[in-house]
Amino acid sequence: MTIANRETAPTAAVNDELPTTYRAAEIEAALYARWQAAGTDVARVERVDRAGGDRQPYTIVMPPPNVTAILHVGHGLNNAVQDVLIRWRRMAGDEALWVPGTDHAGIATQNVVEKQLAAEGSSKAAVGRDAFVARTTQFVETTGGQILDQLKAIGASADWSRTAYTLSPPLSTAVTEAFVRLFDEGLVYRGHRVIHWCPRCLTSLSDEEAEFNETQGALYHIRYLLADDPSQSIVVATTRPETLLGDVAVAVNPTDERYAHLVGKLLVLPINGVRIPVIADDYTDAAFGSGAVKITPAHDPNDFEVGMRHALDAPIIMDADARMHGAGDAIDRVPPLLRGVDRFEARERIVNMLRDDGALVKVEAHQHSVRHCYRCDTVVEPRLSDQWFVKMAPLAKPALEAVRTGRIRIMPERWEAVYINWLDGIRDWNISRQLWWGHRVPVYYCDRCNTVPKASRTPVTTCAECGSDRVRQDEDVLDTWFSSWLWPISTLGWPNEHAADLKAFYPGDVLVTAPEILFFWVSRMIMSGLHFMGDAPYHTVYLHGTVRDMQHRKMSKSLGNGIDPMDVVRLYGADALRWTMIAGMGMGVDVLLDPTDLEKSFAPGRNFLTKLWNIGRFLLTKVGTEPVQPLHAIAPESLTIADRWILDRLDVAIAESNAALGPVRPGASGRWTDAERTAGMRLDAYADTARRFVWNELADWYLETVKPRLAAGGSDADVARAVLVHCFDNSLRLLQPIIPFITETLWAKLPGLRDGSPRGAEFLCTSAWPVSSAFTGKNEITETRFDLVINATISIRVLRNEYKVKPGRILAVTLHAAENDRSVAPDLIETIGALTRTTVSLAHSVSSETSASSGSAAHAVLPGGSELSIEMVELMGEESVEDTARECARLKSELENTVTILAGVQSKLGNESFTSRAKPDVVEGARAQERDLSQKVDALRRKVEALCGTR
RNA sequence: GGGCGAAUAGCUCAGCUGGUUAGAGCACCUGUCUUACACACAGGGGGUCGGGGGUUCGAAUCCCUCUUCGCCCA
Repeated sequence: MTIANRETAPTAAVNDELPTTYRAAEIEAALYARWQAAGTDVARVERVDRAGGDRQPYTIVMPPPNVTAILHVGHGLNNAVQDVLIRWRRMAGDEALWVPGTDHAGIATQNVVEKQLAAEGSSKAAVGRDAFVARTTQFVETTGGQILDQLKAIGASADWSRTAYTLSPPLSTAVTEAFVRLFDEGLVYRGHRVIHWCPRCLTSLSDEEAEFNETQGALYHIRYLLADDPSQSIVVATTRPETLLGDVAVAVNPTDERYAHLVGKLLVLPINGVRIPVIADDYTDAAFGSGAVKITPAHDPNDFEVGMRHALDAPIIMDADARMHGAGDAIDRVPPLLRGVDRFEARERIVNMLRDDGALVKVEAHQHSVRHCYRCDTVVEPRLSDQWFVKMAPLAKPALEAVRTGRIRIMPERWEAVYINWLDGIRDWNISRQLWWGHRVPVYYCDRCNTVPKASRTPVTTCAECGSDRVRQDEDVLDTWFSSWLWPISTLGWPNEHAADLKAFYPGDVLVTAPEILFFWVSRMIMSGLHFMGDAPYHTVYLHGTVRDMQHRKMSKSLGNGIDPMDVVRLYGADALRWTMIAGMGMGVDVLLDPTDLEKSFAPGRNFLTKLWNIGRFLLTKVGTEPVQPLHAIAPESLTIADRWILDRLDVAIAESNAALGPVRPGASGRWTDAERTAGMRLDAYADTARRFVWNELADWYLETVKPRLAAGGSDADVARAVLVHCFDNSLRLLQPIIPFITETLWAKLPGLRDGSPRGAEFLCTSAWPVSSAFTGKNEITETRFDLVINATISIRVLRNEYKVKPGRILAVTLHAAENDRSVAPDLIETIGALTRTTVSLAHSVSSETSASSGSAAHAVLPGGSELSIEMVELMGEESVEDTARECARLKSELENTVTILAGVQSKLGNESFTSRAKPDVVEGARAQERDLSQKVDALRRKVEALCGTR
């Protein structure tokens, strides 16, 4: 009710224009459209120094979301970080390019369309390849790319004129080019081996796409009898008993004496009766389990290696959809009643059969990691097949060097170790997928002469060897990541090495992403950049945390614990979303948000925006719209102590923000130094500094001190207006990268400059980043004594609170200025009075000399040595014995505290080792502290004696 | 099983190469609609910096060890 009163209160006309709380929804979309119309986010080649311009390029490529994805908070965090960096550099004078786009998400998109077809009672097989691809293309064109509009809604200042898509013609050209080059270089090859197979998606997966999940399974111990002597046997242990149908051997360690006499003998497989040899191989760990391992080459990568070494067969005993073989070469190995049975059903049946036969020795509960498809979460089946691979070792070597030598830094630093560890043991990359949606492998086969398959940049219709037209293209498509790994170069025009964008903006600067795709994507981009362009695509990899709920669970659709960023935008605005995430994230630390309480989760952002908004309202109502003096036109001597203080704080805030954001790029050597490697990119620290200045310094102190000056009018009011506008202008500049909408809106309302000079560009977002030491009077200021105002004000407020003085009551306070404060005190007492609802008078002596004669009073000793006193009658209305006792106790406890601290400092200083070994400035600091504290102790002691009497 | 990391206020986190009385946001308590802001203001409570040992004049910070969590890889 009181709130309603406030909002309807007809205070000033300007309040109708500016409501008391910031209403983001009324501003954001229209403002974004104005930015777009003005092209504020479009990067221009001709301004880049590499193309003859005068700006350094600053390039970030956006991790492309799936074209069918919708925005979640993870995207929000990821893109907010990138946007802060891009907006910062754009203001700082770089030609900033943020390349947006989407990827075609082979498996995910194909799955969606397959489901559609299924719902229609059709299937991809029924419609055929061309129609299926056409339909998927249409699906993507009509419903895809929604996420890009959502990114606009959260303020992403990407260069949409350069929006890229992995399956577009230019980027497809890049994919073909990369494949053909690597093929010709022998770095792409056809391999026959056990890969990860998703029986639901019906495609192979790379190692990275087959994710480990801790799963509760069982370890089955099975007895295999010796063929010529059933009294002897070997027990093997397996988690996948159904694969025994494909066993071709049992391996034991060559040094294992338990089994030495059995090597070379034949065993009989239970169920299908196939005879398999006992072989000796180092792969077997004699200490693990029974020391004997069943070998199933077609269904286990390690077993495949063993099989190769011993020239064993590799029978595949399952169909592509993971049913036990109902057809094919190894059909004889699968008993008729198991044919066509799903693998998990088959497992149960086989275990029962083994139990009935007495072959099942025991079953143990066994927790182990099982690979699952990262797209559909189906348990992956290792399966022998022909696939295209990229030979990684030659590509990994320079990528490893790039990080080791400091060409690239990875933040947080600990991920460098993970990166190096992975690249050191890298395995070849399976890039073929048995899908239809994607870049088709550009390899052609001649069915007539069966010549060696050739990779080609253009479609091949006749065989180069025999001239036949019986040429067909490989059926498979390429892994989506095979197009993503080219993203930093393909989006800029590669393989056209003369492309203007490529020349101007490559290599880029920073890659911002989550650690999950360090291997999937980040490291591979580094490899492709180095291989195809001869240089790394960026100098900094910034890995941020994950957004989680209050139970630290990852937000996901299936758990229903997600937050829709669009809800947050509707409720509190894009800026509140951005501020909350940026201010709330440590380097590489997860961001925790409560999906059940958006108001609480986004309170930091919403509260700060409202605060900022109200500072703006104050400015408009109190400063008005009349132009102000530019700061450089103000004579330094007309600046008050408060003016000097706030201008100094502004400089500190700018310097700290720059330090938090850190070195933009490595120096001339192109390598990060050890010190630089971990410096900067502290977006939360930058947000914290900016907020502290705006809220705790500008609003809490300066704004309060300036109110009477503005009300008084005259030339001093003019100075105050100029300083205030200058500080707020710079605050908005400082904050723009994080909260672009509200800052742009407020900036547009700032009064102009009296000399008619422009404030900057048309928009804040293309204006200049603040510069430290911007005010001309700075050098003439040796010391600001604004601290006296702060300390005195706080002390008086504490006393008012402790004595429960009514807020409205005006008290008389006496300030006993110490030597240092004596010259400035007369100028400050009015301010102190205004801030504390007191009338402050100056005394010429320290209080203890007068207090005894003028009755009891409450006292405070300020850090600078000055003292305050308030008569008890003032505080209480009338003096009483209780009040005196109370003040006495208060002072005694403060004295006690101070004495303890002083004793600590003194004992430190009394320590010979400290004074001789510690750094001189540290010792000097301790001495100064001792002086201040003893001064305070003396003052407090005098007061206690005067008030409490000596004992 | 291998590698890496974390443990600081009720919660989420800062605290850089060791040197103040260990900070912030949110939450909490008290008071206040002081005409920019109750999404605010003023004041306040709350931490033996996971346990133990060591190095040092001095350790939240460096080393060892234990405990508990987390991540990556097999």
